[in-house]
Amino acid sequence: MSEHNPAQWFKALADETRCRIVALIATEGELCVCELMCALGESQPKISRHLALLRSVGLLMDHRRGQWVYYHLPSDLPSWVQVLVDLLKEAQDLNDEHQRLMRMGDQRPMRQAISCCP
Amino acid sequence: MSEHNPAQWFKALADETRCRIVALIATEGELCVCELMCALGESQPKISRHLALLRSVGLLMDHRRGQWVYYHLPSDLPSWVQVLVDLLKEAQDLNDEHQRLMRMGDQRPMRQAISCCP
DNA sequence: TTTTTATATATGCTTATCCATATATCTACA
DNA sequence: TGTAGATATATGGATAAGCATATATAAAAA
Repeated sequence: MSEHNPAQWFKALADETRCRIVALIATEGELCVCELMCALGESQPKISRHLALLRSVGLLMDHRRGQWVYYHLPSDLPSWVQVLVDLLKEAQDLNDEHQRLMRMGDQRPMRQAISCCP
Repeated sequence: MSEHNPAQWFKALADETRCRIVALIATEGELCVCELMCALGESQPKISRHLALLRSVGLLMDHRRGQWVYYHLPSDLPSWVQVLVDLLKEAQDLNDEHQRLMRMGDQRPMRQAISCCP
């Protein structure tokens, strides 16, 4: 977890599924597990395992909202890791993933209506 | 070898030894195997094997000069991979490696005197 | 309210595969 | 020949995936 040299970060991204997850979350802001399952077309345990790994190295954070657990990028990543993620976001092809996300339509869990005015 | 998505490149760099090799070559321009062995303090087969992997994915090129084989970065890397290498060059700590390189002194194979003026 | 059921996600366990390293050997060049 | 480097083989350790199951929340039923 600590002692993070470049190789450790590369290792975390040295997997097609994890690249797709991180790039997709980087573009979408946050996604829950079922959205990721659908967007990537992968099994629930598979997604969950990769999420756990990304969380364990500090590349993702999670928070529960109702029955759903949402994942997002930490805002305080080391700057060069942030650049790395931006680079990945550009280079990773996410056409299929975005299409499947859109096709989910109203199957996507509602975002909490945030009351910004008291 | 072909079909290079981001994960493939990350995989090539998902190893401490390979990160050190690529970062060092990126800063030095080119290095031969014995210089790398000395700078990294690793065995010859170990260095050679990692070089072969990096060569096989297209992250390094080699050319022989006399009895020595020199490795360098291709000039035509995909632009985002070039950025990736630059990023690694910044993030990878190479203090020890550079010190050991300097301590090699005259044990380093001579660079061919390049006659630039006919 | 308590109990049941469904849904969302995480994780223990197993298997198969990959990967890094070491030793030994082989090839190329001077 | 000696030196530089590559590669074959064996081995231990990591890693990915699947299946089954556990946990947590929510909804429905009693």
